[in-house]
Amino acid sequence: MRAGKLRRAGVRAPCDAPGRGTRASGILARVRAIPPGFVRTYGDVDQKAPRLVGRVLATTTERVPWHRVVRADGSAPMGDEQLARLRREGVPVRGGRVDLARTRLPT
DNA sequence: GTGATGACGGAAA
DNA sequence: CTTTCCGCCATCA
Repeated sequence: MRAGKLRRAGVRAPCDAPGRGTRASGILARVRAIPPGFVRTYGDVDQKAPRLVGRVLATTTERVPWHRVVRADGSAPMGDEQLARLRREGVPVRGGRVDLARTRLPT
């Protein structure tokens, strides 16, 4: 969003196909491992490529709790929709930000 | 092969 | 507090 200038079309699944020893498969696995009521940041899922996490979640067809992945500051990329889901699981949300101090999972 | 993007992070101003 | 810039990986034109 910061450097969002011209946008090209495209962006497809990086490699959501399992069996391919890539970060994508690991990312999906970690996201699936997030228990209800807790969240993780993109940086926690993959410290080396937080942007890749977003891409995978955006393009994957796998059923993963993507709503449990928020930004490092607790804000939700998907906005209200995502916050609503989190709240439903009992995640404390304040002013559009998730309370990472209590819901962030250890790395 | 180069260059640019993105459901981001962190440091700097 | 906000805004700007650079870097990370994988993919697309």
